[in-house]
Amino acid sequence: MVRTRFAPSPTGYLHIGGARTALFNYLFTRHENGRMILRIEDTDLERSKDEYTKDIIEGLKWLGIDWDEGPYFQKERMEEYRKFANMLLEKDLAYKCYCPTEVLEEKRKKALKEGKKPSYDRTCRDKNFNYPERPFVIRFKTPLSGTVSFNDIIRGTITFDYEELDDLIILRSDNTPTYNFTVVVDDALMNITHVIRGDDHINNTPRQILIYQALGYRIPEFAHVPMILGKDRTKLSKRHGAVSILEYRREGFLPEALINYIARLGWSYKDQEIFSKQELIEKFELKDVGKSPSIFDVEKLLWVNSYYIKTLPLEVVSERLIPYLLELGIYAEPNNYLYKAVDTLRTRAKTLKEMAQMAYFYYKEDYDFENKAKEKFFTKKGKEILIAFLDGFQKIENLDENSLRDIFDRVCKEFDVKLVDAVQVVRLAISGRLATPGIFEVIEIIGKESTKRRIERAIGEIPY
RNA sequence: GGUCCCAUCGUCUAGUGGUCUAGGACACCGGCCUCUCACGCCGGAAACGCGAGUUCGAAUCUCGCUGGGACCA
Repeated sequence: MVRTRFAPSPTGYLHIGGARTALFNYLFTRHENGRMILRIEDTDLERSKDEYTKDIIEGLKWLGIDWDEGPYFQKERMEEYRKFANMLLEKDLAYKCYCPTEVLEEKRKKALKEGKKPSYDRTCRDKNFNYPERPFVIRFKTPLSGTVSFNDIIRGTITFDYEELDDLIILRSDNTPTYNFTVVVDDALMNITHVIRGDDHINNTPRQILIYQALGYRIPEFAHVPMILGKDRTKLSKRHGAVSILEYRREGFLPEALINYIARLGWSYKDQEIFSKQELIEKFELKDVGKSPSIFDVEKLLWVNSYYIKTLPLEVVSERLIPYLLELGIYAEPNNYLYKAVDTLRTRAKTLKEMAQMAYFYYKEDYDFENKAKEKFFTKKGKEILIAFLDGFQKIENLDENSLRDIFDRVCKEFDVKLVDAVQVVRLAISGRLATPGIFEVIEIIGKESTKRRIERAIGEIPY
């Protein structure tokens, strides 16, 4: 049975990179009918915050990445780690080190000065020191020579020299375990079969393998997925894209779009660009994940997002728009009016936030008229056109395209202007803008009375 | 600095020795459609980092170089 885990540390928000790691874990697990565990690695008490834990969990839920066990919190498992550290001590696979920090620091500086590696010189190894009164750390006994190799599902064989590794600390002097140790204890105890994580952990893997062996547990499969880099080609940080995934929700992105985009970042299936979640589960395989880092490109995300806005069922898109309308002070109901409005907007908006702004005039009549447009169209002649249009408009019964077109034709003839000019004046009057859905559909949607009021208001605001 | 990883259009990628005059997508440019803005459709420009080697033949295999990244300190 395949068992995977997503194990973020709550020292930051769930960003694009973390979300993708979670997604790959999820897709792989569902594809294999396995179980996925969520584990919060909150042993760094200083930097871990509940706020981040909440953000991570909410982000995953929003994306629809669900897990089968957990969340487990490492903070609650401290005794476990201590137990295993002491076990290694007893088996002589680890030892107590009493070297004072100052001394270590000095040695490190000296080594660096001489151009040597600043690794621990193993002073306390094999000495069996035991001073009950003095502070100590527990160090792991790394083999002095030889190599470790592991077969990474994505990258193939990776080999390290033991000589490059020093005797890492597994339990600090304050009795807290270190990262590389807790990860292995948990992955071992939780029966994780596949460790799928960012490739910033490749360098940790050889140490961890050693610990698995010392603990006597089976070594899992590893798959290190390449990083997602910012536009400057460095690790995603707060400067560029490392904002919470929930920020994308705020900006009006759909979870379907994020999932689709993130999946295709570093993974591909022939020439296909659009995948439903179900399709991803069917087609996703770790071996098809690329090895090179990829750069996050908002433009393409926007395109994917606009695709889903255009193709998801109208009712779904409409309902998802409601919160964004609320942000603008619009209380919209999921009714026919909304659906019709959204239907005219969905080919024009790339995000829901943008769509809400575009939809403002459908719900409110207090919009401002765009300044430049006012100058150009709300002239003396513009006013006359509006008056003439309104005159014709009052007389018609049906708001169908033909009737409206007739009015425009007459107005155009009367004032010797092109259709586009007459339309733009009216468009500006009834929406406040020069770019809107087709004017015939807009009028039909907002209705006769509202159209009338809007035009009257515009006429009133033209000072000629 | 050491270790490890990576390398096809600006970006995401297809490609696993001949079918590559290197395909698709985003973005970009031009055109069509058109009441504006979009959508859509058609077309265009745009890449195998460099150098050796293996081979009849290399984007594809090997080595070196260069470049980028991550981790450790």
